[in-house]
Amino acid sequence: MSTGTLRDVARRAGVSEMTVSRVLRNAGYAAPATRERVLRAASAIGYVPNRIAGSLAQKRTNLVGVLVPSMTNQVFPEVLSGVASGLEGASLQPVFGITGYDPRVEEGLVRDMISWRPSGIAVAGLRHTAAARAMLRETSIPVVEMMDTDGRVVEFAVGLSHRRAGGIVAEHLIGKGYRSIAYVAHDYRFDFTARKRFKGFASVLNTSGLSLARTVIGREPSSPLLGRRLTSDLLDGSEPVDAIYYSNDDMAMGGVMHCLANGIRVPDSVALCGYSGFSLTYALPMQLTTVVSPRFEIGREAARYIVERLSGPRPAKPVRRVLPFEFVAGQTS
Amino acid sequence: MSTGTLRDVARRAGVSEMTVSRVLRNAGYAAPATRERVLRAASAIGYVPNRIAGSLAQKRTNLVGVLVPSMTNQVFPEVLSGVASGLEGASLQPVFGITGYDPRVEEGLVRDMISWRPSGIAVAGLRHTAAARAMLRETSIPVVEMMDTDGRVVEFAVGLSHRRAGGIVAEHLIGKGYRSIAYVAHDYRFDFTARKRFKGFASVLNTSGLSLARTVIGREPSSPLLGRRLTSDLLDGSEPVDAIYYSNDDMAMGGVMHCLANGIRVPDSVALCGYSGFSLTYALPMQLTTVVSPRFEIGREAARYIVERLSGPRPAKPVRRVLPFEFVAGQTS
DNA sequence: CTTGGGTGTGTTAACGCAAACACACTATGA
DNA sequence: TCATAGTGTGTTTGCGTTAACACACCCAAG
Repeated sequence: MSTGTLRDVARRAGVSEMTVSRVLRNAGYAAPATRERVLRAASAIGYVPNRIAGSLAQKRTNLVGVLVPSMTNQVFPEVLSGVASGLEGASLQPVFGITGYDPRVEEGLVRDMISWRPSGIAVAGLRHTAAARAMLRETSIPVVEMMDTDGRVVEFAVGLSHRRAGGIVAEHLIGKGYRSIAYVAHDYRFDFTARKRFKGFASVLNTSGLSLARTVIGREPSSPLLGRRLTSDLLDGSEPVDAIYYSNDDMAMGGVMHCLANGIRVPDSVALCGYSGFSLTYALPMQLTTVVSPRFEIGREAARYIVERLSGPRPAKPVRRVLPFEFVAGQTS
Repeated sequence: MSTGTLRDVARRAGVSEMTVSRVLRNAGYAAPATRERVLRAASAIGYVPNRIAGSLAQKRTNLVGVLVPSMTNQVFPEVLSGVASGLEGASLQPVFGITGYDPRVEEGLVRDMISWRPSGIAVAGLRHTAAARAMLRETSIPVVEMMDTDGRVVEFAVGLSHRRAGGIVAEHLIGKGYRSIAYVAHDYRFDFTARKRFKGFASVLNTSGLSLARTVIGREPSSPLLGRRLTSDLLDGSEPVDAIYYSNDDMAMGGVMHCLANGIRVPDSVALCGYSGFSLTYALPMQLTTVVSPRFEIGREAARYIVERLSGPRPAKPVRRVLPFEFVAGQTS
């Protein structure tokens, strides 16, 4: 049964549709007796309001569109948790889309989202197709770009400086005296934040007159298994290496596992550094040196911005909210 | 600017709204010249159709509601990936909600979802409030319950038998000769699937005349760190234990880390078994004995069922689709 | 009494779109 | 030449709800 309408409830309660609407929304006046009859009638037929009609009439929805590249990369579910948390109490409902790191898919999803006239849009990353960017720019609803702050912003960006997050690890390794440093990455062709961390890392190295001893880049998405394999390849090579920077913690974890499995002393024999601060890194036999990204906070701040911005105009200039990250000097370096 | 309407495009192209509607939807006839003018006008003003109005007129939406308890538990993002994948090509858009393992929150979200008149609803778990169950039963749209198949089903359940998944591990451990077996769990008050695995596990033990040597249950959500702490507590105790069954892989991973860190020989000193088959378990120094749950497939099959069911009526009797799981006898037992 | 503001309820119109129907025009074959 | 089937376009109506307005009633203050 395709749930009844206001009209059905109205007839049953012997009042007009408007009265039912008012009672159910707690808007305007209603005599106690009437209210009672309406509520009884509504629950009798299991009435559930039709928000489509409601939204059309009100010219607004309680939806917030959220686009992320992937769900299997642990980072984004945590961002989504943050979004959900930030939206709580604002009676806004997140609608998620997965772009698969493909800007054209993203463009389609942006259009889809906008076609629902949501109360806000949050999208991961600063890279978009020209068309997607245009839609985001032209719409009047709040638009947030999450994760990254190094680049061109449409309206509001919340995230961290990946360039800086990469740089700080390089500084740490150099300071500790490591000189033969390698970089191990997953296929980051579309993972622009990983790329920026690498750039920041390499740039600090260069500034110090160093260059990467080796770079190993896989052809798969990041995973501990890939990290382990590539680490094995790297350390088996002739080139001696005393420290490895990984594209993220999934990869670094694989490195840790390789070393544990093969009795390679960390950090004496080789130092390992990652990025993210996944919960597992705290349970390792030796805590991983990593940069803890504020993923939950990014989502929450994105949501909060949207909620606040609903009662005001778009800022004249794009705004960047750079959240701090935490560098954890662990026992692997 | 709140995007224009069909009327704006129609005026600009000098045709009626219906003609614009037809051209943009590729429905019905349109002269090439007219089509051209309409498309030009539409893109000139950056027209994006209003799906709220469209859905109201068509009495259907392209939304599919998906409710999961959590996003930080790695399992559910993978299920969502599966849903997204299964929905691909059907031009259906998932809308996600997070219940936080709270049946009352779930009830609210079910109502919210239904108020959008989605094309389908997929919800994790078989436990619902009476009201939520009633709504799911009364609606005419396809309803899928994911993850679990041991219990009362509304329309269609896809998942695995957690009872069986627990049982098989017990059989394995008994077969290997372990006799002093402990159970280590997170706070599973609302994690019914973990509970069912435990029941299946314990029941097989009982059948074999064994009982659990010890049971340690934490008061937090599952995490490797909790697993490590509880393992440490357990093994420090006086009671000798030669095998541990964990409530899931997050917890088991913590156990592995504790043993690695403290030079405890696995499985000679103690065997460890988990549940899930997270990617990291394949990168460990010794592969974890675990049950690999078909999480992606569960999501995908849920989506596929919804897509198929759209062109037919609800089955007369509830249907259970029990997916196979894979028991991986690793190197930790 | 009157007047006026609070209270309770109904009527009308609009939200933006698409289904259904209507109609005009064109080419085709009998 | 005329019916006929296709092609192209417009008009009307309705989807289920809410905003805006209208109105009737009641009680209290003047």
